[in-house]
Amino acid sequence: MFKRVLIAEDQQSANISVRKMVEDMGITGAKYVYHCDDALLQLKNALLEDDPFELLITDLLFEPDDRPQKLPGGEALITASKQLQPGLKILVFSAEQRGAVIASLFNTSKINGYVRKARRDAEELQGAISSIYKNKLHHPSNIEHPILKNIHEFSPYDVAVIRLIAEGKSQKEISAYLDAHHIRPSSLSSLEKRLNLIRESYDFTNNGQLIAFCKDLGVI
Amino acid sequence: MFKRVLIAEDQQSANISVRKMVEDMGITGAKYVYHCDDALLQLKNALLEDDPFELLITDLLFEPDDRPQKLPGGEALITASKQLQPGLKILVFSAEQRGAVIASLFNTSKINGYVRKARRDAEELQGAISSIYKNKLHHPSNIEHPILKNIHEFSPYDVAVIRLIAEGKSQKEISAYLDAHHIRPSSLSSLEKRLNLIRESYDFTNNGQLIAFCKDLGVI
DNA sequence: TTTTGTTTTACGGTTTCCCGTAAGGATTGT
DNA sequence: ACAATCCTTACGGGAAACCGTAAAACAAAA
Repeated sequence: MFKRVLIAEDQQSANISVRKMVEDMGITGAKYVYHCDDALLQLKNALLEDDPFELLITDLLFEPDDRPQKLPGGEALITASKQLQPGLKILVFSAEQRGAVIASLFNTSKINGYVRKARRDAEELQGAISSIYKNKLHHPSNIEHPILKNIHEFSPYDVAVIRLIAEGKSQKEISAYLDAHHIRPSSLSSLEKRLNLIRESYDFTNNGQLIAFCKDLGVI
Repeated sequence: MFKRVLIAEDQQSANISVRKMVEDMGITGAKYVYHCDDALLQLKNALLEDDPFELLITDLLFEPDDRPQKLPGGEALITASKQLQPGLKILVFSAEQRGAVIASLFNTSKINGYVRKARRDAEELQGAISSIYKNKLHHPSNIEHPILKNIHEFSPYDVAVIRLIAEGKSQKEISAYLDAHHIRPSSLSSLEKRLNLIRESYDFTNNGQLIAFCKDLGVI
């Protein structure tokens, strides 16, 4: 089992629980911090002392307090940690439940496991730690994988367009924006066609519905 | 100090922390449950055995699982508990941070304390229990007023309309829907006027922006 | 280079949405 | 009852979004 585990969690009560779960698994070399910057510092120090951490358990959302932080949240911490110590295993423990966000953690940030703060989270956390120790990924049990079972994948282009709509831009304005930023295609016609394609694949009738859907999924 | 405390919290890790905090205060007669209905049952049984609970610590949001519940959430549990046992002290432990919601808990539901799940929540929870034991109210330290210091309050009518837009209904369809459900005003013109008013007060240019805003705020 | 196929753009017609004006109804105060 | 005011509705012009079709631009292969 892991010997060196680092816990980054700003919420004190959650921090305590995670600690307890880890201890109950017989892991004694666990450290815990309440700030992202402290977490990265601990990782660095452990590397320097040639006794690196094997697993990082971290939250995603860290609330700002009187101590200004360089790392704004869990995702930044994960990126920085991976850069510092590529072999580090990462387990995310968060209340986030939007499929797109979680999927991106696995695909882009290359995390090893995700446990959502929910009913059986304590048990699941221990299971996840065991799985990751065996080099397996731990996907959240309850979460649907909406982005995977959907027909349409949102490209960066789509996301940009949808975001602009959600900001109140008209399609004509969006067309001009795309043109100005040399994003192709930029014509109003292409824009309409693209939106129509997205709407069609989801049976949406207006873009209000599209915005609501993307907000729920965490696409924007 | 309290002798009989009941903990209602569906999130296992949070439930464990609260239990630990309570135990650390020397309270041995604490029980814990994961469902609202179980909480009410425990309160009833304790009353029948003439050994009633003195304090209820409860979450607000309970996620549905395979056990169907009569009480949909913490607020319903609080109401039912107060009706069953008016003298029961109630401490809410939740992630909710909207000032209006918390204020309503104190004013309407007559709770004795509120601790928000945040950085120093474990310490604060113990402090709150002490305060309540001394018949004092415990208000949350961070009175966070969210973005909702705006001019416009969303009426149930507004919410219904916005929800229908987010479902992809056209304004004509919404007008027909309102008419069919005897919600007044129902005319297309009134609908347009109402939406225009909302948009104006927030400087929105289209209803996609409105949907995004409401999704962020949790209005829909 | 020519051919072939795909992507992007241009444009016209239709629907929906936006926004003003004015007329009808209801409510309140005198 | 009357007037004043507010709320609701009806209607019409204009803007934006929607949805075809066809032309133009581009890319890849022969």
